[in-house]
Amino acid sequence: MTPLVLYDTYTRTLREFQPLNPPEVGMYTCGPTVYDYAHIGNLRTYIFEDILKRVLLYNGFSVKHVMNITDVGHLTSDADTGEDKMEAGARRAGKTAWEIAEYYTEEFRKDLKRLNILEPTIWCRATDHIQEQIDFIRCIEEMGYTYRTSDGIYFDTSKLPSYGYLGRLDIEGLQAGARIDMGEKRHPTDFALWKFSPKDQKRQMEWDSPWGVGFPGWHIECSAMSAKYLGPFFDIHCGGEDHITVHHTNEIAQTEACYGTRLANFWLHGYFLQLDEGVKMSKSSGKFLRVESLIEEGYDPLAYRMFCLNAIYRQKLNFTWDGLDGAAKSLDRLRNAFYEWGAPGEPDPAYLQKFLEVINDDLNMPRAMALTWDLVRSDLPNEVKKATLLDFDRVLGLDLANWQPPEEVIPDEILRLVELRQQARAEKRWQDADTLRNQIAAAGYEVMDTPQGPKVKRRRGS
RNA sequence: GGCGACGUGGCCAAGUGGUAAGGCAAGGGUCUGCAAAACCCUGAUCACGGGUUCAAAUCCCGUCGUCGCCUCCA
Repeated sequence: MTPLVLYDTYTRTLREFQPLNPPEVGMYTCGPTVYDYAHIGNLRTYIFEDILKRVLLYNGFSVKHVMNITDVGHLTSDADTGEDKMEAGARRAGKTAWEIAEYYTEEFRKDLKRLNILEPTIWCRATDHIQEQIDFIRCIEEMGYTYRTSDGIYFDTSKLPSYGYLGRLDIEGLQAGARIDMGEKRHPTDFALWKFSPKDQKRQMEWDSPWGVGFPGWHIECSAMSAKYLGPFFDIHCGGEDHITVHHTNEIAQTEACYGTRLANFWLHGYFLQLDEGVKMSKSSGKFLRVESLIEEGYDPLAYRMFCLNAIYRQKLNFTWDGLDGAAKSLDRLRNAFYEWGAPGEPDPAYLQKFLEVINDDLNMPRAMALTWDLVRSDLPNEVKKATLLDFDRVLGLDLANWQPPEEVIPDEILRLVELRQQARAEKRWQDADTLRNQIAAAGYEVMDTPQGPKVKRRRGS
């Protein structure tokens, strides 16, 4: 038995993972705010969560995976003021907020599919759970943690002694360094549970509530929906590292106020992807790389997944085109090798055991990849290698089993030149053969002589 | 201003007390009429300066640099 050890941000320690209700694992992953496309930095986190889920499955657990779609409630500026991102995105595109949400949700799902990320068991949209959120706020209110201002209902963080534990927040320090507009908030860390619609304008997304017409604050959906689908205390909650100090801290506060639990037994966070220029990749900056951008540059989206597998999730990762290129090439080699091995036999137990050890060591995928290359270069029979790597791929998620060498349509013109070259070679007219090779190359194709005869393929990058 | 992280060969990146995984690129080689593919081989003492230790990339202090969070953000 090899225990699964994961790094829990809440305790800041490596802990052995055991499901609360075996064999099922309840897992909640913070999903996208659908006012724009997802960028590859966002996607790194979803890849990390996918690896986590696959490792759980590999360990024999079943996973109930819930992902939210935030389609309301995120404000664009400081201190819970400003325009809602959804409404702003809608105005930009000349569509309704609802249409925007629908469109970007579909685009997001398309990206997940392209990266071979397993779909959640349950998708849940914030706007489909307004009543649950109202009920949750009422619960917090009844427990005495709220107060009202002219623009909304707020959570009084000073009433919760444990507030900020996840982020190890230095509350005093925050107050000293506070530079944000407090508005009517009583404490810098207080946050909105329900926001009233502006009196002078009609919002596209607004609902009635016991406190007045408005919309939910941007943390309450996760507490409300996770409780609905996974209960008030479940196994694992994940998200990006940026969520530690604010979003997840506030989620925990809400759930603690209402249920007295810290929401999840394990808190896992994926770290940021950074551009080599050191430029932060963020949606709000409006400029970023998406999966589509990679495809436009000629890369298979799974090359990006491969790139991410080369690093541990708990460390920043520097994105460079050279790095992606390397990943793409190594993926190509792996695919070809896997393909050439033919039919699978029985996997090698020693490699399987070693694999389990490295992935159960807090998802150490770089080591898993090193082991993979070790397997590829080993002198095990091909059918054993094939079966073993096939098993690894349950976690790696490179979809090796479904890959085939691309079938290329070679123009007759090129095929004729290849035929002429074969004749020249048969007659040992090497000069002519080389001339023909050059002609074919000039047309953008490459000839490879193999024991099975010449193979032609389009040259990469032309 | 407060809090925190990181700095490993050309690039990406593991390793966190016993003398540096892996991938890509590069160079050399085998094979090949040539070429490609494949395979084999080669390279870093771990930002810098001190300190602790029998022993440090790995612990401590300082310096420089990069980055993150504190404000929507994966």
